[in-house]
Order: sequence, then C-alpha cells, then structure tokens
Amino acid sequence: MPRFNFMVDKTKQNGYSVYMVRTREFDPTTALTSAMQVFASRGYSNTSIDDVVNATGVSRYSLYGTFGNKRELFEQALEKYTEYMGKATFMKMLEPDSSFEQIRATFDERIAHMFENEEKNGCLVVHTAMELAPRDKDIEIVLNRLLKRMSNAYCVCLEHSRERGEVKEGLDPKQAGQFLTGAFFGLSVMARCGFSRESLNDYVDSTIAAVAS
Amino acid sequence: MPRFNFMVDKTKQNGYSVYMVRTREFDPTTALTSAMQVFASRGYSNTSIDDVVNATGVSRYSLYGTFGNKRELFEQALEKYTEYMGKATFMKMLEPDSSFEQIRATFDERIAHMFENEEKNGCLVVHTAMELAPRDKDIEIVLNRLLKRMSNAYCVCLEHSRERGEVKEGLDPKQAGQFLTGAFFGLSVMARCGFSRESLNDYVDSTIAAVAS
DNA sequence: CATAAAACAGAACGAATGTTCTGTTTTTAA
DNA sequence: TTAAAAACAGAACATTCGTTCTGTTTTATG
Repeated sequence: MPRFNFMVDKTKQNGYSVYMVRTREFDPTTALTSAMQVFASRGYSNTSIDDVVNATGVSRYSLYGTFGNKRELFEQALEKYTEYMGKATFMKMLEPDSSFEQIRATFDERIAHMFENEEKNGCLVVHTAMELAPRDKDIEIVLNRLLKRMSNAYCVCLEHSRERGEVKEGLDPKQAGQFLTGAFFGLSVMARCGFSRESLNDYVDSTIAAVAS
Repeated sequence: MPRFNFMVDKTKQNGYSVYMVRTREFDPTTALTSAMQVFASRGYSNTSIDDVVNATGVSRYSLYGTFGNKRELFEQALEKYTEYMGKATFMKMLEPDSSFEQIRATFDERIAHMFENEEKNGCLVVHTAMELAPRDKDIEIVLNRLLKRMSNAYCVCLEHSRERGEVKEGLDPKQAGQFLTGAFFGLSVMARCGFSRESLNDYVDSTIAAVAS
C-alpha cells in the first residue's frame, strides 16, 4: 500500500496509476525555497519539521512524501542554496570585461541579503560548515566544491582586471581568489555579531582595497 | 532541603554549614575547560549534557549543582572562551614594539588550534554567532564586545607598525583592524569546509599582505 | 455514479534530551 | 562514634522532535 507519491510504480505512465488522483495543493519548488530560507536562518538542528511546516504551509505528510525526511530535505535545500547563492553576481565575474565592481557586487549582494529580513538572514554555508561538515564527509565535499568555485570566479575576475593594470603588483590571482572567498564568509560572522551595515561596508572596502592596485 | 552547594546559606562561615561535609571529587575550573572544548567543537544545540558528562567525567548532578543548567554552563564556557581566545597573541599586539609578526601569530595560533584535534576544533565564537546571537541579545553583545576588542588590538598593532613605515599607504588602522577581525573568522569557516593547512597559510599570507606596505 | 489511489490533517509513537528526584556515600565537627 | 549535610550515581520525569499511522477528502477514469 504505497501511500506516498515517490513510492508509486514509475513503470506506469507518468508514474501515476491509471486513475488520476487527488492533485497536489502546493508547489514543491516554492516549498523547497521556503524550507531553504528557514534552514539558512536557523541552521539544521535548530530548525524543526514544525518550523518547516509553518514556513512552507505544507503538511508534515506532504513534506515526507515529497522530500523523504528532514535530512534529505535539508540536502536538497543546501543543494539549491549552493547552486543559487549569489549566482548572478558570481557569473558576471566570469565575463571578459569583469572588474572590481563585480567583486564588490558579490559582497554587496550578500549584505543586502542579510539585512533583507528583520530577523537577519544567516548564511546556510556557514551554518552547515559549522554544524554538519565535520561529521559528514559528503556535506564537506559539497561545501568545499562551492568554495573552490567561488575562489575560481574571483580569480578569473582578477585576471581580467590585471590585464587592465588594476590589480596590485605581484598578486597571485589564485591565492587572492581564495582570500576573497574567506573574507566573504567572515562577513556573515560579523553580521551575526551585530556589526552595523556601515561597518560591513567598510569591511568590504578594505577587502577590495587589499587586491586593488 | 538544599542539596546543592550553591543553595547553601552563605551567611554561615565560608558558605558551609558548621559541619564540613563530603569534598568535591572534581575541579570546577578544569571541568569548565573541558565543557568549553566540547561546545567549541559541536556548538550549543548539538552538544548534549551527556556529551559534557563524558567529556568532563563529572556527573549530571554535579554539573547542575556547580553550573546551574545547560544554558548557564554554556554562558560560563563562552565567557571563558572569549576571555582566553588567543589572549597571549592578542596581548602582544598591544606592546609598543609589536609588528606584523604579532598579527600573523594570532592567525597562526588559530590554525594550530584548529588542527590540534583529529576531529578539527571549531570556533565557539562562530558557532555562537550563528546559532544563538540572532535570538539572544545578551549573547550578541558579548560577541560584539569581543570582536571590538580584537579589532582594537589589531588597530593598535598597525599604528605601531605604521610608525616604522611598514603599513600600506593611506590605510585607516581602525578600519583595517576590523577587516583583520573579519578575515580571522573567515579562516574558521574555510577550515570547516575542508581546506588544507597549506591553503589556510596562503590565506593568512594574503590577509597580512593586504595591510602591509 | 462508483472506485482506486494519492493528498491531506492530525493523532500517535519512539527516541533523545534537559532536568529533577531518590537513595547511598563521604566527610569532619561534636 | 554519631550526625548533619553535601557529593555522588543513576533512575525517573517531562518535553521536544522526527517519523509513522489512521481516517478522510479529492480527483477523474471506467
């Protein structure tokens, strides 16, 4: 007696039985986005299924039916987060004419995101790095890959800028890309320690200045 | 029927009754240190009282009798952590002849601390900033004060170095101090994302180079 | 309309965890 | 030696939380 959607025999057309049955009342994609936001705000352990139910408006049953369990739901949320975190700003750094403005944009976007909510948004990457990565190799790999991608994007942008003589003498773009990535996450920690938006902007100024000529 | 030490009527001499009673079998200071280490590794929520019992070798009863409850124990552990975190290295930066070597030492000490354990040590400040600060104003204040102290120490050291012409032109020491503090915590996040010790050393190189002339 | 089957709502269950309670042991002044 | 009282060990309790179960509703085909 498979009661869950995902248990349905997928050999039948569309994975549904010959009867069309009751339709879903929620959109899994938007539900996942809401879940992702709760996790980003509170981390994994401090977010209960009830929190997710409240945030998404989706019933416990449907959450389990659609996403498996809390852990799998989280993993999908993390995947979505790492895929989309600052995607637009990071993509722009890969374009041939990218410059420091694009580097700054990645930080600005983050600050804006953190102050979006009254209860300040947290960074799911930092949350996960602290509470799960040390005990879960798979999670660590996901995060490590993300940070490598970010470092690379910064690196590429610095190489573009260097051709125009905008980069500090003797700077190794690869190493500097990694530096910017670390500084990027330091920002999230400072924000959670109650630093003002102006302070964070100063911090970004210093960070950019560190690699500019 | 006060069974706990702290409930004893302190009006009697030494806070003890006329009878000297059974002596404590553990040292509260070393127990607090052990508890602090467990919290630093797993954070608040992911550390159970059983974990603390195992780490300290102190019974549940004695923990409650000595420290109150989990929350108060944590607060004392956090206080101890913020008081002693890199105290030696940060103090040295305040001395008149301090230089970049002292700045580097704060980062080096941190890296050494993180790789001290097989299961890498985490940073209790980052843990707490993420999971408690947003919902507890008192905790946020404690962390904010610590970060301000750290920023100031970096600032003072930069002013010393500047007099010897070792600091980058046009750098604002106060702002740069804050920058170094943020970069300091970025380090912890990268470590938890599986970056190698060499990578972290490169990161420190870049950070120091950002403020040096 | 009848029916199969999934979506739904919420009760129920089991495990984990923070906290308290109970009975025993230890200590030293009287 | 006695006695008072805290330290101790571990059982017990209450709550929270992840997960599953049960009964009802909805859908559209036969």
